[in-house]
Amino acid sequence: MTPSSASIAHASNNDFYADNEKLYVATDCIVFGFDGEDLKLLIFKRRVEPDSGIWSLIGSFVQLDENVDDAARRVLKEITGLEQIFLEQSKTYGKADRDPGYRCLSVAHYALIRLEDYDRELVESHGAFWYTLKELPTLALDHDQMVADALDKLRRKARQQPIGFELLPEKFTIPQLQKLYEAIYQRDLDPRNFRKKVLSLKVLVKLDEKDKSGSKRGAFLYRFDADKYEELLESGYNFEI
Amino acid sequence: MTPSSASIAHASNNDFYADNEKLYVATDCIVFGFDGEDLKLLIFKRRVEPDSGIWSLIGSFVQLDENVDDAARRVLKEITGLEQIFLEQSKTYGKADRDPGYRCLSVAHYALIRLEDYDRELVESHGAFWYTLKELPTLALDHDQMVADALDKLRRKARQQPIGFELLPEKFTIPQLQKLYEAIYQRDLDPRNFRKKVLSLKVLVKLDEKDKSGSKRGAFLYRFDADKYEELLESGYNFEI
DNA sequence: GTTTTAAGCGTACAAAATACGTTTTTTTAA
DNA sequence: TTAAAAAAACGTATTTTGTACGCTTAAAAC
Repeated sequence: MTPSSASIAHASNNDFYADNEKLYVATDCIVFGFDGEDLKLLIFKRRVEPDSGIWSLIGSFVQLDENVDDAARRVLKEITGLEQIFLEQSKTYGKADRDPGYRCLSVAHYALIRLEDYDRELVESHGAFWYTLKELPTLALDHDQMVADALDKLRRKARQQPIGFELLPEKFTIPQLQKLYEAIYQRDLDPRNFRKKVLSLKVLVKLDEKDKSGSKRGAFLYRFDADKYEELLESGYNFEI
Repeated sequence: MTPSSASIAHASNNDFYADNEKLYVATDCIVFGFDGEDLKLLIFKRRVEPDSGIWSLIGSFVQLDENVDDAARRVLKEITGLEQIFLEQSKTYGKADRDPGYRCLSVAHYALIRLEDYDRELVESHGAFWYTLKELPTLALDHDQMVADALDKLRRKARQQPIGFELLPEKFTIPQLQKLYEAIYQRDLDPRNFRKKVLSLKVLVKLDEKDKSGSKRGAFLYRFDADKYEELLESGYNFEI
């Protein structure tokens, strides 16, 4: 074992792993979607032995030459076919006994995707399915905890950044946006106050079209103005919703 | 390589590391202190080759049979002599090239300690020193980024949880507490409004003693009531400061 | 005893969150 | 054809919270 320049980062550099031991690093993804009513999670059921039939999050080992966040993106692309989606590190799970098979640590990430965008065939071919939070079965290992933690992160994030648009189609109505925030926060919101609040952020562009799927009268469609958002963000604007 | 029950957690289980390759896992600690005026950070300067003279955060490799957070606690005890201090995971740094020597990923943690509590001899013997944020030298690897991220976490955390008490002595005055929050938020606060706000949280117990070090008149000492805090927390109280 | 300084208390104003009434548009059914 | 129903869209009142700032008080220093 040759000490490199990197070893200065550590108080003691005599605790390298023995050559016959290994510590694995994986990443697991908590993938959120929204169907207009409920928040959904993408999980998969293993179809071959061992552990056939057990539900778990999608994930993979991190390759030796791969950035950890790239590993998460790779998994997402592999299962959903999607690239360039919202992905953020959630938390690292590092209990020595978290995986009964061998020492493996997992860097969890959460992702937000549009339910109409993903590759249905690809998802099915991996044995993956969308579940609402309420119907979610018990997951393998510490994955239930990962989901709980990611939900908490999502809620905090949604409160301070207009993140909801990542889960909706390009065009959406204000009542649809409200339903999403109600699903995230798990509580009802007043439609009049929600509209007032969200329009006051000045990042929505009203379109000339209406969506009639939700009501008799129909509601105007809006789109999120990313440029306007960046602009306001730089001027120290507060985006609490 | 024997696939264990754990491999169900992953979409593909054919990407184990080759037997001659290794991915190391370390933890680095961002240790905050408060001297009454400024936030301080504990960093250490390597005194032996290679890389003698380079400043970095304190850290260590994670042992194979050790929980990641226990590794962070071990480091803290090793350098400061302290146990049972506030420690929270910050973020994991996993870029493949973050350490030029070998593939090493670091799970950063931040800690809050009372400056009068730590073991001075032990700290010195490890070549560690307290630096104010403004005077902080450039650190090794991605440690500057770790500090910036941890500071951001600390600020957010302090806003929603009465965390400041971890950095102050058991007994403290309200002006002292204000100085701390001014150091954390990097902005001046109005003493009258700060007092009003902090007393409205109902988690401070006024003592019969005064501290005269800060002013001629002296200020009453308070202590944090952890039981009261837990109680109010459970009843859904909001602790924004 | 007068001055100085920060602690401590109080009040006025502004901004944000919340509650809730009213009108409008369109579909469905009488 | 008209009335009822339902949700969208707009508006206003009230409450809560945040911010600005004046005044008094206690104790040391001169």
